[in-house]
This record gives sequence, C-alpha cells and structure tokens, in this order.
Amino acid sequence: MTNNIPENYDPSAFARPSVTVDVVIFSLVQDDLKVLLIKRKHPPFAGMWAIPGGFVRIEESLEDAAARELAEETNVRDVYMEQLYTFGQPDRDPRTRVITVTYFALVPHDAIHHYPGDDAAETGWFSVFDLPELAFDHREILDYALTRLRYKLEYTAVGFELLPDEFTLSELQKAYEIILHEPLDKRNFRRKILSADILEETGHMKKLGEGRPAKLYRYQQNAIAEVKTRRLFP
Amino acid sequence: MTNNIPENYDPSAFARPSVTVDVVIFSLVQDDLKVLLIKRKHPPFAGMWAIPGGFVRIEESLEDAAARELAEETNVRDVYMEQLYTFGQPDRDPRTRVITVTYFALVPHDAIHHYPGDDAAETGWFSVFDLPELAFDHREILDYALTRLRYKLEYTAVGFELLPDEFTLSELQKAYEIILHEPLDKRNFRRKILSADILEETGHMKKLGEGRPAKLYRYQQNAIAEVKTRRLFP
DNA sequence: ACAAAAGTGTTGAGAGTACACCCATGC
DNA sequence: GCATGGGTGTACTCTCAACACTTTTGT
Repeated sequence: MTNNIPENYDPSAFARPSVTVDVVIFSLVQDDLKVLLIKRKHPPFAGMWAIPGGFVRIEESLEDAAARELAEETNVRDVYMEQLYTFGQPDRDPRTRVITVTYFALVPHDAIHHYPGDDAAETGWFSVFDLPELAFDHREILDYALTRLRYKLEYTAVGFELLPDEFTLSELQKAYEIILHEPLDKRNFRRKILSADILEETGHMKKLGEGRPAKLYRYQQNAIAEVKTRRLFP
Repeated sequence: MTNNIPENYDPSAFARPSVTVDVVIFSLVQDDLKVLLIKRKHPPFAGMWAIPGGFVRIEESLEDAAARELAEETNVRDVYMEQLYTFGQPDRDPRTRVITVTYFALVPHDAIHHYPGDDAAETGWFSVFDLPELAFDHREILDYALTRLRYKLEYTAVGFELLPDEFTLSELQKAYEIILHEPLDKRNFRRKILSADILEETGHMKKLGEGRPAKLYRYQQNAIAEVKTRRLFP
C-alpha cells in the first residue's frame, strides 16, 4: 500500500506482532467504583496485579475476544462494552512485540457470580481510587479507562449499565456521585433526570427498613439519551 | 492470562494476525473538506480507492508507523494526528487476518508538497461529501473518522490544525462551516471565539483586492481550549 | 459613488445553580 | 414521638440564538 511495502506483498509473510485484548471491568461495589484485577503467577511481573486479557484467536473478532475474556473472569455476558484504545509500544511486553486492543466493560455487581475456584489465577476487586502497582503498562490503560468512563457518563446514560434493573433515584444519584467523585444536588438531579424521559416507574417500592420507602425505577431501554455537547464555537 | 491460554505461554509462539495502520488524511481544499485516497494497483480490490496505510514494522510504535505512512504520502510531518479505532473483523481482508489500527490526521493544505511521481500509486483528494467506492471496510473507517472529527471540532480547537498559521476570522468561520456543514452567524461566531482567548492578532492585514482588508490572527499555541460538555445529569 | 467584504450590540428565551422544608415509614 | 431517608418548588444568573447596519477599501 506504500512505496516501502508493495501492496501486493502477501501480508501473511510479514513479521507479525502478537495481538491481545485487555478488558477493564468496572463495577460498583460497596459504594465504590471498582475494577477486577488478576494476580499474575508467572514472569514477567509474577505476583503483580494485571488487567484481565488474552490473545486474540486467529478466527475471532476483537469484540468476540473481549467478550470471551470478560465471560471467563466474571461468567457474565451481554453487558455494556466499548473499545478504548490500542497500545503498541514495542517494549511494553519484555518478551516480544505485543499490541493490545483494550476495552472497558460495565457490569452490574448483582450480575456477577464469581467463582474464584474455576480459574487458577487469584482475582480481586480494587477501588479505582486505591490501586496496587500494576504489571506492564496497565496503570496507564486503567487511568485512560477511568477518564473515558467519567467523560462518557457526563453526556450519555451509560451509568445505568452499572446498576441493577430496578433502582431508586437515591441509588442512581449515589452511583453518579461515586463515579464523578463529587456531590450532586438532590432536587436538581431528580428534576433533570426525570425530565430527560428515560426512566419509568416500576410500580414497586423499596423498603429499607429505615425511613420512607422509595419508588423503584427502571431505565427505558429504547430511550436515546445523548445530550448535545456545549460547543466551543457557535 | 486466562484459564484458556496459560499466562506463561510464549506469546511469540501464538498464531498471529498481521497488523496495519491506516491513516485518514483530512485537509481543506477549495472550500471543501477532502481526504487523500490511493488507487490500488493489485488485487484484492485492484483499481479501487483506499485509505493510505501499511504494515506496522516489528520494532516501531503504532504512532511512528502512522506518522511514517502520512509522511510517505504527503511529505508532511508534525501535524495533528489521533488514534481513531481498531478494526479487526476476521474477514475484512480476503487474503489473511489483518487487524488495522486507524488514525486520522489534520493537514493544512498549504503544508502539502505532493509529488505524484515519487510514489508508484495514483493518489487523489476526494470530498468527504462525494466519495468513490472504497476497498476493504474503508468506507466504514472513513465514516467513523468524519463523525469523530465533527464531534471533536465542537468541543476542542483542533479546527486550527487545518488552517495556515495566519488566517482571518472569516476564513476560520468558513472552515467551521465547511466541516460542520451548516451556516454560522458571523457576530456570534466572532464574539465567542474572541472571548475564548485562544487567538491573537498578528498585526498584519490580509488584502484580497476586493473589499475591506481583514485582520490576520494566529492561534495561541499554549492556549488550552476544551469546553466543558453540557452534562446529561447535574 | 458603488461594489465587496469587514466589523460591530442588543434583546428575549431557556438552562443551570443554589437553596430548605415537609412526608412516610419503622422502631 | 423521633429517627431515617424520600420527596418537592422558586428565584437568580448566565449562556444561547436571532437579528441589520456601518466601515473600509478598490475600482
């Protein structure tokens, strides 16, 4: 395709890097935004925590590979997943050239049935605000994922992907406060989210034992909620 | 790294796809937003137009590969470039598995010294509003690039990367109108862009022969201009 | 003097922000 | 009856959008 590499060159004859997918798995656990990490058992970086991932099989799409990795770690399928960025510094894996296509996934915590036994590797949920040292360039990947998640939350409704099907407005507000890491005004939050017309009442109430029972809402799956961005220029 | 592929497996022993970079090169030419395409001379898709690209060399970073492809086609370096998305459907190249990491570049047209002779391939600038049929999945890539460019223009100042160093406010407005494909109000445009404090007068005037001479401005390179997005929720 | 493009302000509407009290329930 | 969390309205500010005429130059 270029003057240096003839376009009729058989691409399969070229020196090829390895390609992996890594999946940053976010969930809300105990009033905190957490990510799932895996403890490496072998060099390089043995004993260090890493983002789950693995090689892309030669006949599977990138999305399929990412979904497979997610399912292997969490036994969850069909959750929100989005491609993040592709990292390919030549020295990012000391063994050989590895290019990694990264994804992030949003998993409602009640959907996870996590069997620590069925994977040889030790796994754990870590607060994004208190991370251990990570293998490879995984800290950079995770920082990027968090930036993107925050950003996306501000102009789309992906926040719902982290919640159970039915939730109270207070729970929803709490989720936004955790992720954005700032307090929100209750009245303004409710007015704005209800006027966006993306929620419907389920008719059920949630009784916590303490205080007045709260209405339960669900997200209208067909709702399209993208705010128009504030333009820098008119 | 998973239970299916042991993490101590030598990654270089794995079946590996080929990896390319493709670069969507945008420029403003003759009051139109155009992209640079290359006519393929060999199968597959011989005779069809394609986005410039090529294989990632085993020792170079993805960014270096993209910058190299850009320079080979345009003789331009050091322009705005940004990773777009990674496309990896197993059947996107009929020859073998090829994963492509795509970038887009913004090139001011006066910076391009385009020697059609020094590359065997025929190249051409095409309006993004009137594209020929493209090879592989390149139409999808291009549509994605255009969406991202428009989007990015609305909340950052990357539009300046398509303009010469010095420009008039009318030229700047014209550039925005071309890319956004909608007319803008002159007074509102000027008020908003001047109040953003990212331009400085050069002191020079542009005389077109017709009409009143216009002040020339330049972009303040140190200016950080990212607008905060309008939030979906408070 | 006229053609052509540059330059310049005001007003009305809608959205964002700040803020404090009453309500329903369990114990 | 009191502790706990749920639920509600209003006023001010700021940004956005619409809109038309004067100024400077070349011919």
